[in-house]
Order: sequence, then structure tokens, then C-alpha cells
Amino acid sequence: MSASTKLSTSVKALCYLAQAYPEAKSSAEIALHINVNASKLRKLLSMLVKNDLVESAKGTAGGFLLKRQPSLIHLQEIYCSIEDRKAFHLDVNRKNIHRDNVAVKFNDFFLDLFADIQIDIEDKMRHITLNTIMKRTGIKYSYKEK
Amino acid sequence: MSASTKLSTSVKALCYLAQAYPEAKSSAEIALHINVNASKLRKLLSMLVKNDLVESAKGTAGGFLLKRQPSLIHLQEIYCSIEDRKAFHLDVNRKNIHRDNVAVKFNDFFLDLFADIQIDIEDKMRHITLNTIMKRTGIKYSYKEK
DNA sequence: TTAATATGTTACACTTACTGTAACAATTAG
DNA sequence: CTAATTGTTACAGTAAGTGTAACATATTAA
Repeated sequence: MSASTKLSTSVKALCYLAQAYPEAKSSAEIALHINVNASKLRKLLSMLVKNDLVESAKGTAGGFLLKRQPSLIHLQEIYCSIEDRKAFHLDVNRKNIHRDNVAVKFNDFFLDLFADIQIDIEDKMRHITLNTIMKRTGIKYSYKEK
Repeated sequence: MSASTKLSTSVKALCYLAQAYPEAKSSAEIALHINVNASKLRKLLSMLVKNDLVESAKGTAGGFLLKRQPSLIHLQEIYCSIEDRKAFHLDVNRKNIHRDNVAVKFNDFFLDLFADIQIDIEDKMRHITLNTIMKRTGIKYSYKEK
């Protein structure tokens, strides 16, 4: 699953949970609704659980529940929860990093550049909340305090 | 070869050509110097030739030659020459794009977002020239008009 | 004309990564 | 105890990436 697919799948699932709130939804039901494999979805959701965006309960009446209201969940959190490898992953050739000083400086240069780019991307995402996305896509907003 | 590896390899090769200017260098010699496979390097260089950053000559006295001075070559050109797939390649699930209106709006949302990010990345790269990189990495600048 | 050299492209075997699905242990509720 | 559910692992099948070699094309020099 590419980074973009993972991100959009996660967002769709979160929107669905916001809609369903405060009712918990099973991975099977979410998967059916957003048209992905339930097992795959559980992998994504488990990461969102670890990052405190979603809570989960096992067992008969279990399922997934949004842990925060949509206006307090931004895209950067979602992205960082599901993706540790960066968009512009640095895999500059490390074989010759000890060859000479110039190779090291090249490496440092690109490392800095890619880090900068990564910061820009995350800044952009930090300003987009789940709420924004729901309004933009016309999803009915039914999250209210328990 | 990942996007970042392709980019840094290309930049190293271009710096070497700037250094060697106006002498043409063969792929074998460049490859030896920057420690990559010559055939692979030729693939990259052929793309730079098509995008007018480098000129090439076949035959005995052939090789590759920088076509523009380093201050007039910026990273965005190099990046776009060797990479048509975008850093944040959109492959949002297209299977269910016809399912309903919400899926279409989700798709549009992410398409816009990723396009924005791409523009930011390319803007950043547009402000970095080969000259900048050479200075930063301490490579001697020996490009002069023929 | 022939030999040598170089680019540009194709091919191919090898390996690695991705994909989709299933399976199952752990946990919970009734 | 049974049914349901999460969270994780496994696995076969497929796709993608990797490194190298091979070769057609072009050019120069002898």
C-alpha cells in the first residue's frame, strides 16, 4: 500500500467513525463501507489506536471508536501514525559515504534538503483537520460528546 | 533506484561534468568516479540529454558534456528530467471512484492536496542550482565558456 | 574499410518488496 | 462455553526493483 493510499484509506475510515460516533464500528463494517480488505484495515487502525486517535475494544460488542473530535485531528498526525518512512525517504547511496569528504558533504546536503521538504509537507498537513475534510467532502458531521 | 538516489547520482555526475568542462567524459569514467554502474548511469544521463542539460557524442572521442553553466541548472529541472512519477504519487484507490459522490470528492481532495505538495517541492528545488551545490560540497568550479 | 570506442536501449536472471487473503491467539460479552 | 472482535503473523502469488550484460547505432582514427 502506497503512502497516499494508506493516508486516504485511513481518512475515509476516520470519517466513517466520526459519522457513527458514539457507536463503535467493527473493522468488517468499515471495510465494507470504504471498500477495502478488513484485515488490511485493521493493520491501519491498530496504528491509529497506538497513536491515540482511535480507541478499540475486543470482544462481542467491540469495535473502533474515534477518540477525539474531528476538529482536533489533523492530517499530519494521521500521516505520522501510519507512515514512519518519509515521503522523500533518504536513501542516498551510503556505500561510499566513507570514501572521501566530498561524498560525505553530498550526503549531508541531500539529507538536509529532504528533511526540509518533509517539514514543509508535514506543516501543510498540520493545517488540515478531519473536520475540514468532512466538510469538503460533504460528510455529515455527527460527532458529539458522549 | 529510488527518486532520491537517482537525484543525488545525477547531481554528482553533473558536478563531475562541470568540473571537467570543457572536456567530455565517458560514462565509464564518471561511473568510476561516483561509484555507480556505467550502464545505469547512461540511463540517467540519456534523460538529462533529452532535457537539454547535457550533450552527448558517440564514438571514439565521445562522452558527455555539460550544456549550460552550473548557475543556470536548477534541481527542479534535474528532478523532472529523471522522474516523471511524482514524489507524492497519487494512487488513491480508483476502484470505487464511480461508487458514489463522496468517494469522488475524497479522491478530488487528495488529488488537490498531493498536487499542492508537489508544487511546494518543485518550488524549493527551483531555487537550488548546481552552482549552489558545488559550493556547498566544496567542489572546484571550473566551468568556463568554450 | 576496418578496428576501436562510446552512447542508448533492450534483455534477463535474481532478488526484494508488495498484495491479498487467511489463520489464529488474545480478549471480551452474554 | 460460545460467538464476536481486535491485533498480529504467515504465506503463496505477483509485481517491482537491481545489477549486469549484450547489442545496435554512431563516430573517429588509422
